[in-house]
Amino acid sequence: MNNPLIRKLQQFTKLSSDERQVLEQVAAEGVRQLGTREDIIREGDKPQALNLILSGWACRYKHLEDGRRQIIAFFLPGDLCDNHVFVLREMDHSVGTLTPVTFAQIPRRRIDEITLEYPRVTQALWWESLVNTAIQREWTVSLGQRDALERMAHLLCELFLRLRSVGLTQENRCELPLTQSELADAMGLSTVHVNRTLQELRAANLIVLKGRTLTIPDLDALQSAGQFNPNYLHLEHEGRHLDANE
Amino acid sequence: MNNPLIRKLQQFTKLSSDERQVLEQVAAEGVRQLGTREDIIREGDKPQALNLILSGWACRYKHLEDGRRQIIAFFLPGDLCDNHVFVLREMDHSVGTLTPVTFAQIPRRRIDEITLEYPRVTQALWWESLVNTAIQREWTVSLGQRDALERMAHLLCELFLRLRSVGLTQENRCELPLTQSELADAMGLSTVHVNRTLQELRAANLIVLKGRTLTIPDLDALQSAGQFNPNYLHLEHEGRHLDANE
DNA sequence: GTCGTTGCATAACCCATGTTAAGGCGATCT
DNA sequence: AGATCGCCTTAACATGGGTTATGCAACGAC
Repeated sequence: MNNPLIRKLQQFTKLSSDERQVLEQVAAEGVRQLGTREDIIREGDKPQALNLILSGWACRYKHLEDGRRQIIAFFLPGDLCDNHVFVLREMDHSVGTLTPVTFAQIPRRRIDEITLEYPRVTQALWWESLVNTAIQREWTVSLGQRDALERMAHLLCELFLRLRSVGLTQENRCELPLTQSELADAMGLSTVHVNRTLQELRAANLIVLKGRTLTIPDLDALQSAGQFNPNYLHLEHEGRHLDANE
Repeated sequence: MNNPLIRKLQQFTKLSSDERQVLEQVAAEGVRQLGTREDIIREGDKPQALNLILSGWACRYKHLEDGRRQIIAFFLPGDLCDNHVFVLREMDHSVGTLTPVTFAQIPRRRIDEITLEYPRVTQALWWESLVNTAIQREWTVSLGQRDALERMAHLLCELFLRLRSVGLTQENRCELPLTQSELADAMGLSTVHVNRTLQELRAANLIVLKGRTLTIPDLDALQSAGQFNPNYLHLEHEGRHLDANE
């Protein structure tokens, strides 16, 4: 079973094979691919479909008039970009890729069908979308109150746990295909300061970051450096976590 | 008609008298009152009901271990605190009052009934909750990219337009019952710097702030000082705005 | 190969914002 | 009337993080 959405939703509730099948099907239709740094959808567009990330990393972002950019959220495999956005007339932000990305465009009609026929799936999709808004709230806390080191540590913990919940970690390692300048845009810091901060985390042995691989030698230590409390991720089934290769 | 929720939802869609009536009814049951600086719901609680603010101001907030506090969102009359939170096991943040507040506790069962019987109301509640998450995203942009002056100007524009959409403005004036320290907790600034920033806005004739009354002599000017673009509020019916006394 | 490009690292300097501290003023209590 | 309290204001000083600039390594194009 390789569908990261199913894997993630099962953190919240058990799904029957019927339910899993409808999700598999949905993820197999309307599959698209994009390269690095392309837009999936742009500010001003009228959203007609729901996008499900199947592989690769993307982000929600917004530009200010003078060129400053804020990355508002990261999308990992299994993430849905904006459940039910079609209620709104037009996009108030853009979604772009950070790596090559495979995603499924799920038409509105399919969502409506699922809502009618599969209440438990509907509930699980609700959960996924509420968790995403909880993540957004936590970013508000980070940007408002945490200093650069805490902010960075916090983000890395979040990304690691989110990847783990879709089986994309190996022991204490995961991919981190972000440039320092993308990290900067997400954390409201300059690239120079992101660099300083990463050095500091390395010097404290809180992370090992080489190329695109992040290793977290002591997750508890990193969590406390970032004042990280995982409760906002609402991963209700704690316990054992499966690595990618299990 | 004094129900601010109905007033707000009608920005999005017309409601029939049946639909308005069910909302009136919902807002009349389970009404509670609290004074200033009391909690409506606390981090760790299991939410059993949806809270609808009828009058007064409240906020979502979170404390860090060392006492720092971030205000994550402001709630104004007509706002619902977390649509469908009951999908989640427990609250990951608290909601507290900033002024005396009247609110209605809407039990989960009532929501389910409405969802079944009134699709247009359901749609409108969807809209309200999507707008709230759009506001949260915009706060991420403010905290990440805007400097103190822009941030402040932006927030004041947002609050003014949100109040106007529920009829709580008079011409270019509205109430602003926040202390500078509450503003500071919301904007990720120190109280001293909030004070400096307000002085600067006053000196530029962008705002008049006396007591709890905010006057905005030139909304366009304030908007451009804050790089404020109202699109994220998704107020689809532009045009004429009714003041409180009309 | 070598030329551009992209990302990482580091240094010197600077400024927006934080910190600490003190005083003022209006509301409320006694 | 005096005392207390919450909130606003201002000043002096400190600092986290921004800016600008430069070098260097990896990589792809041709």
